[in-house]
Amino acid sequence: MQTRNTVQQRIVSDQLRQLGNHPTVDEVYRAVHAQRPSISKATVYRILNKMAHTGDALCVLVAGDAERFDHRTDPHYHVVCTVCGRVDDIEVPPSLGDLDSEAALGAPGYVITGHSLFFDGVCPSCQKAQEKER
Amino acid sequence: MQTRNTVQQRIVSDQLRQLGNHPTVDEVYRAVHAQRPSISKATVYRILNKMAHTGDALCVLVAGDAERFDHRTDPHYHVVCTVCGRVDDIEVPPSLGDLDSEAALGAPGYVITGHSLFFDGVCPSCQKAQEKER
DNA sequence: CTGTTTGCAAATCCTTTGCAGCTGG
DNA sequence: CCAGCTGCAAAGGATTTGCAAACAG
Repeated sequence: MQTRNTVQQRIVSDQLRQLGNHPTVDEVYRAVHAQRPSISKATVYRILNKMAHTGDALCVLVAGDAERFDHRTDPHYHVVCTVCGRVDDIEVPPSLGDLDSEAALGAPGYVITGHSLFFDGVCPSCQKAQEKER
Repeated sequence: MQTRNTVQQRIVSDQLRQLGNHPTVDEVYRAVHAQRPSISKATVYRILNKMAHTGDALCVLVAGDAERFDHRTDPHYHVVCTVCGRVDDIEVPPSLGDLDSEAALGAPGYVITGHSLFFDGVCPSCQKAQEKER
């Protein structure tokens, strides 16, 4: 199946990059819709899924929350603020380079192809908010 | 709020343990329902969520799949078979002890409270199936 | 032209909720 | 007794899909 270069795909891809901070599908949809109201949400879903499939985007799953997408495709991890739900990037600490072969030792018979790692935490602004409460 | 010891809770908890391998809510429900048809799915959800909340079970999220629950509550990670979707345990390699403080270095301002780590891979039986295809 | 893609709306799927009746302690 | 639980059915939300029309190449 060969792929076509449609306006919709360009707009979704652009908005995903411009939004930057791991937007939900809905956030991407709203941005896309603002720029071109005729684009439907189903199309945004289709395009984002396709991008995730072809490796042009990453799909980020957060507990109790909708799917988010990430325009960065280079290796990095994520922190999820357990208070407000925002997601930020974490640079890969050099010592974590070889998780996969570590894992292979603990999972007999499996061929390990990759991994995903999320940290839970509290982001700076939520920390401030918590301090004020006391 | 104090908690009660109901038949439903015992059955759900037992079945979760007996099913063992990270069942989806629906799988737990079917097992529970087989043993006692009057128990509703809403109740299974409520009990599993409560157990996850109190730390008596873990909630495992897998991309493109429903919620799964884990009766093991001691530290360990998971491998997800990208072909059939099954989830297995991985013992924690000793070298991964201090991910959280590693992460803190890469996420300025955040307070890191924990993490979740999934490996992608192909399970033994799916490997065999793939070999046959060639 | 021809096979992809899109828009729309309906359909699915998973999960949560409101409420009245039940029940453990 | 009475607050916490349960069943039921309905609501809610996110994501997918069927289909005909639009469109890229």
